[in-house]
Amino acid sequence: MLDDRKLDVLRAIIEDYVSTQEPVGSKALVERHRLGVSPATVRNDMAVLEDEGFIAQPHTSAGRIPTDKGYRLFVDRLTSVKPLSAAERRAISTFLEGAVDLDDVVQRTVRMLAQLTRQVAIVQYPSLTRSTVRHVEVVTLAPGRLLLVLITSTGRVEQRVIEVSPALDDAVVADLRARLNALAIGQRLADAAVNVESLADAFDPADQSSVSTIVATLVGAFSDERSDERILIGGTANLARFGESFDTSIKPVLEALEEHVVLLKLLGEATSLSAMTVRIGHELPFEELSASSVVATGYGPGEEALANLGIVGPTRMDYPGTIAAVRAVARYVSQILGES
Amino acid sequence: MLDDRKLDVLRAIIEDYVSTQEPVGSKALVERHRLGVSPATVRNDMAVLEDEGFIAQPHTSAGRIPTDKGYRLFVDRLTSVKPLSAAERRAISTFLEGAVDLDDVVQRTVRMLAQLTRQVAIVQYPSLTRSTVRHVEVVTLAPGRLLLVLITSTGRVEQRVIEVSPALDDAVVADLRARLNALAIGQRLADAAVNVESLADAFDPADQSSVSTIVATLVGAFSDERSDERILIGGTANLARFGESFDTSIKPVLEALEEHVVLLKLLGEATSLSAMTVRIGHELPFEELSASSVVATGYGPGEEALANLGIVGPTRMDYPGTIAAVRAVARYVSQILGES
DNA sequence: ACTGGCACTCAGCAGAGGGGAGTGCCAGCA
DNA sequence: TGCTGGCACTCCCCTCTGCTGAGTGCCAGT
Repeated sequence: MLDDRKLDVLRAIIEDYVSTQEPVGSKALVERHRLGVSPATVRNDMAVLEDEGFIAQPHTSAGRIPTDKGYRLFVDRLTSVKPLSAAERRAISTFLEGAVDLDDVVQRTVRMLAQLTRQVAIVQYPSLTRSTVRHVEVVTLAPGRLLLVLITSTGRVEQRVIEVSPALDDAVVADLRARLNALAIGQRLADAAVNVESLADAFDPADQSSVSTIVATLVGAFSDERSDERILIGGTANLARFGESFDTSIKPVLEALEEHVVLLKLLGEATSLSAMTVRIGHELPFEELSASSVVATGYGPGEEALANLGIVGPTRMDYPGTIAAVRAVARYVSQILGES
Repeated sequence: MLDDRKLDVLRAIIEDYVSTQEPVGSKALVERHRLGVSPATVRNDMAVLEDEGFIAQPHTSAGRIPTDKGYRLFVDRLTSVKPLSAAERRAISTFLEGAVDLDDVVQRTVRMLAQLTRQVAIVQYPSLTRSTVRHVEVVTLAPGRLLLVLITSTGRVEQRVIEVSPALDDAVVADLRARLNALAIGQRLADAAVNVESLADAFDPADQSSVSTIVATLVGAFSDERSDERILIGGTANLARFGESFDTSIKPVLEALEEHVVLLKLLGEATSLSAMTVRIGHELPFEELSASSVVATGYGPGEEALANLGIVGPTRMDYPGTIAAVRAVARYVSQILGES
């Protein structure tokens, strides 16, 4: 039913439409792509493709544009990811390596992604809940005033300042610190929270209330959901190239970008590291974004994805190039995170 | 030259134009505002206002729209800041008080500001260089691997993980920590950097190279300019209400929002706490933003402004309301920062 | 199975015309 | 002197019209 040439025609239509943003007609097609057949033949193929729902006509006497279904076929079967140039790879790697801390890594990543894809980039901070404890620190700032610092395997640092009364002796604090670290280091945050929970029992009754305040705060930091939602966005200016119609294509995206909850849903569940999520138009869980697509993937230093990153763009985008860029950036970030 | 009635006319024109976005004519003016005179009289006044450059005609037979100069006069002389409603004040205060750390304060602030003004909100993180040192912590994570934590008076926390060789003894680290805090606490960061610089000399020669690595890193953190540039943006979706023309009004703003350097310049130098900066259209240092205005002010817990916050919107905006909102938010944030 | 030819459709553009909002000016009136 | 009503004029904007040209579907021919 769909022979090779029809697929070629579909590919050609998508490529032309992506670059020109205009409906493409049979004549223009044969001129720009060496299909080896006449416009009339292409027209017949187009009629079939339209019947099957891969392309559509905006109005009777216009060229064709791809439908979501057409893009889907294109992404799944017609396209092989085109590798980045050596210069691009080098640029990514040197730029990301300059980062000094986790914040900086994420910031640079989002910047890089936006620049490479020329789309709106979204990077989720490495999930707290899925990473492990590297170190816990308890420090007395002033009598009764303590600083808790939690460092995770991804380099993320959470800190809390708390007041306890009665104040704790330095020796008690040192003891607490040692016990906390013994119980928590190397554990996943959720597990660490459980391990640590009843720690106060081991202390002198006089200190127990203070200690349990500290432990409770720490458990709170271990299981802080707020931080799982942290997200960074970049390249909003690329919306300018989104297309003509402001209300139907740009406004909904701007609104989605404001709602981090929506964005998290767009990025999707952290998938395995190698998997690439491409969701096109109506495949997205938001009706208003039916003119947009999302390309996302997981990243993380280990075997498993800790968080997601990706881009949002118009359905009419350069999928092969975008997919390649997103994948490359994800790989480099994962690598950087592994090193630190 | 400009009697009271002419000023009334100007005010009426601005109010109508801000709410309708359309050039306002003499007849509509007398209908909507009880000026007590006839359209013909208003026309005469308008002619004068136009001669003086406060209003302009888009084309011969259209109503008038305010010029930048007109808005300027309006802001300087014709308007008294209208206070927020009690409900609004309460909303701000309770929402901001829920914040758990500095990041959270800034995030909530930007959100609040965007919501109240319905414009794009910009909040600069409290300047590192202008705040003082609250605490410095040095912790051994593993032999030769140290964590430095710097806490500032604004609650900001900077941390660095560094490797030194040879590894330092716990006693040496404790000594170093004590000396660092003695020299740095309460100092402005820049001063602290100077105080601390030659600290390595006091240590055993064998440890000096490691100690000076640590000190150097800390001095780096003290004078990290990168962090002075940190900025948070919110309410981009409000751009949707900016106006008709995408290219001339929205695109330049989106581009400016990408460039944090530009934003810092827009917010301007931190002014005294009470001063309000309003820059209208061409008064802004960027030609492309001639259709936008910025309303900004400083904020900070003490007497002096530590950083700025504000909004960007179309020149055609509700200045009294916006100014009131920006001022109120700045006050509340300052207060919250003072408490923590 | 492909091609050239042909009639048909229809978005988009340009030009014409009318309506209407708004102006400037002038003469008259308090 | 300052305000007002009236009037002629300007010119944007909307609508209508007709045209053009790209693109299509179909058919007969190879």
